[in-house]
Amino acid sequence: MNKEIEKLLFNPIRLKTISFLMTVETCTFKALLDVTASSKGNLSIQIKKLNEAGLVKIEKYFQKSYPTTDYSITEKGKTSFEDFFNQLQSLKNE
Amino acid sequence: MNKEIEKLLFNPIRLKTISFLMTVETCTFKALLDVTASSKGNLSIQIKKLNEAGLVKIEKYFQKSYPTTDYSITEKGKTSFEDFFNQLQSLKNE
DNA sequence: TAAACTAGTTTATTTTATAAACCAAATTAA
DNA sequence: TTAATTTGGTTTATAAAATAAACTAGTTTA
Repeated sequence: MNKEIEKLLFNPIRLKTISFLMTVETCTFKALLDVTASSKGNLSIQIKKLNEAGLVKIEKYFQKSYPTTDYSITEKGKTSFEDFFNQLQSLKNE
Repeated sequence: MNKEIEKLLFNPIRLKTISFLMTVETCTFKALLDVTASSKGNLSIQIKKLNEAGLVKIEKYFQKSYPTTDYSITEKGKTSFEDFFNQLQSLKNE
């Protein structure tokens, strides 16, 4: 895992987001708001960073003329999360 | 564990510092520099924050007229580290 | 006695996190 | 039917944090 991604996941909101996305197919913005206990603005930015790094997929579409967004984790997101946790684990058992 | 301490440990340099201090009685600034791969200025500030939060003890004394500093973890530091890890663990297994 | 090393601290700057304000469409309520 | 509320966000302004660079001070080595 590269340093950029480690740094990215070393943030509660982003880690909780990725962690939650590991457990679901897709989810709504609202679900992530609940999970992270973040403000909307902050969450929006943190999701965008995860998306720009290729860890999270954002799909916008219209559900009977109403705009909806689905958030999901990418393959890169999955392996990054696993790697991050393994690295943390090594800090625990020295 | 309170939110302040969780936030404090959600930083690579500080977590690595605490993690390393769990494994030794005391250590030098140099040792922490190596462990964290940080710059001196940054490390100095991060240690100070850990100290102000009561997780790390800083002892300055003279070793034959030469000023020396010993860094060590406090009881609060130990439990905070354990608690932090347990909380992280719960993110992994949902 | 000048250069280099150890052991840091202080300061200035960049980056990041956060909250607040804003926007637009849809729904509900009067 | 129009005003208030809710959903689902984004943008922007500000506060906090991270970082590097510069500085300090004493020691050892050449």
